[in-house]
Parts: sequence; C-alpha cells; structure tokens
Amino acid sequence: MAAVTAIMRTQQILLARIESVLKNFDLTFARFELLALLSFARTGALPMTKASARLQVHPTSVTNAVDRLERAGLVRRVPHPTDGRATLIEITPEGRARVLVATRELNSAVFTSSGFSDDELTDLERMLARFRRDAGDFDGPIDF
Amino acid sequence: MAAVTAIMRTQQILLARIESVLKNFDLTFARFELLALLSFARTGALPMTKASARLQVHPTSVTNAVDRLERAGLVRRVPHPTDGRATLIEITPEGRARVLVATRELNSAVFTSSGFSDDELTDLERMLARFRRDAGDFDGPIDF
DNA sequence: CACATATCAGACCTACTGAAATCT
DNA sequence: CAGATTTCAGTATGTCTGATATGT
Repeated sequence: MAAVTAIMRTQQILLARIESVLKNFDLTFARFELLALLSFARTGALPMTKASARLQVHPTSVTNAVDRLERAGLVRRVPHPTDGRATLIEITPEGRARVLVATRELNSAVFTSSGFSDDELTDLERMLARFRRDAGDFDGPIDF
Repeated sequence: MAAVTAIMRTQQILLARIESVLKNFDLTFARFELLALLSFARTGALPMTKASARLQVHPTSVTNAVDRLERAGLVRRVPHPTDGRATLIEITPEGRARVLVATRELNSAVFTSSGFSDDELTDLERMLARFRRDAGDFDGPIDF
C-alpha cells in the first residue's frame, strides 16, 4: 500500500516539473496531452469522443481543452465527413510546431534527468503497463 | 520517457478509484491525506507549516482543507502554545474514527486488489522512494 | 526592522452533473 | 423513437499569486 502512496507522490512531483516547463509554451499538461495525441494520429485529426476515450477524461473536459487550444490557433474544429453528429479536432501547423518544441524541452528538462536507470525505467514501464491494461487504459500514441 | 507517462496514467486511475471510495466518507484525497498525516502525529496535532511541508502542498491549500475539515468537525484549530504566529491543527475523535474506517475501506477496495505482486510492490516502492528522496519529498507518516 | 505564519481575495484549471441541440 | 455526439450552464475542488495582519 505504501507503493500506492509512492505513485501518487511521484506523480505530484513530476506534474509540478512538467507544468513549470509547459508554462513557457502557454500549455497545461491536459492540453499538451491532447495536442500530443493529435500529433500522433495518422491524419492529425480525431473525433472528440475518441480523444475523450484515449485520454480517459470527461467529454466536457475535452470540449474545454479544445476551446482553449482553438483560441490559441493550435487546433481546429472540422465537421466529421460522414457522421453529422461528430466533430473532428485537427491539429494545425502551429500546433505541431508547439508540441514539438515543448516535447523536446520536456525531454531535456524533466525526463532525461529523472534519476532512474535504464533498467529501472524498463521495469517500471512493464509493471505499470500491465496495471493500466487491466484497468482498460490505452497504451499507444501518447507514449511519445 | 514512456515510464513518466505510465506513472501519470497509473496515478490517474488510482486517484479515480480512491476518490470514489472516499466520497462515501465525505472526503477528498487531499483532505484524507491531511487527516491521515495528523492521525500519525505523536500528539495528533501539527502546525500548518509542517503539514504544508510534509504534504508538499501550498500553504493556502492547507488553509482551505482545514476549513472544510473543521466545518465537518474532523479537526480543530488550536493556538500554538509557544509561538503566537502559528496555529496547530488537531485531529478530533470524530476525525480519527473517520480516517480509520476510510483507510480500512481503501485497503480492501483499492490497495489489495491493485493487481501487483508482492515483489512488484516492493520493487516499485524502492525505485520511487529514491526518486522522491532526491526530490526532497518525505517518506514517513503518510505511508499508512 | 527583517522574517515567519496564516489568512483572504481573486483568478485559473479540471471535473462532474444535468439539460439541450443535433444527427443516426 | 432510442441512442450517440457535442455543447452549455452551473457547481465543486484544488492550486497559485499577491496582499495583509499578526507575532518573533
């Protein structure tokens, strides 16, 4: 059970570091995640529902994030070609550029200096991956 | 770097489960953490500053949490005996009872069924403990 | 007087609920 | 018509900044 506490705390520490980097790019972690997800989609676009499911966040949270990203010119709302109910979120060139530099900065400022050895990182990832799979979480495109 | 993502996601999943249990006790995770911290203090009381440092949260967040816990009768504010500037937060008998049942419930509903093996939990804890120590995090009383 | 402690007001972000509009 | 998709309004929570009152 102490392990659960350790995970909660580690995340708290990591999140603080990540957000402090992202602040320089006018991004929050939630918005960065969405942008990163889109940047890895084959067409650079996803329906709202898909994004909500992938990121495991509430639909209204996606609406909120898209509102802000769209105002910043980093994504666009595009009507779904075949389903009139759905809306596609499409990353713009500016969005791609932004997420690219932000990721680069995160890698050098947070991830590289995490203090874990390569073996530890592998173990950590493997253990948590199983847990996430059991919990119905996805694994894919958000893993930079 | 995927390991960092894995930690963020795992925490998200765990937090959702934890909060859904705590809702039955009119507690959030932040308030539960504070209550648990107090319940492990020798005298059942801590200065605001100390609590803020231990939980690694902003002082105003502690004020906020204490306000709510006090309104619920789970903690009391007591003037510090020797330092007129400081305020002690003291857990009440109701607070102790509440945190006890909540912890019991969390243990059976979330922690036990985490799906990790004992060995994995040990490894996980050891790795993250080093990371937390390097980040200046505490390790003690909040580890139930 | 410099510093520490706690609080308050105000702002921001994310999340959730319930209701509504639109389309399949 | 039942169900899916998205949005909106309203509410709650936690966090942060800057300012303030109080005490060392």
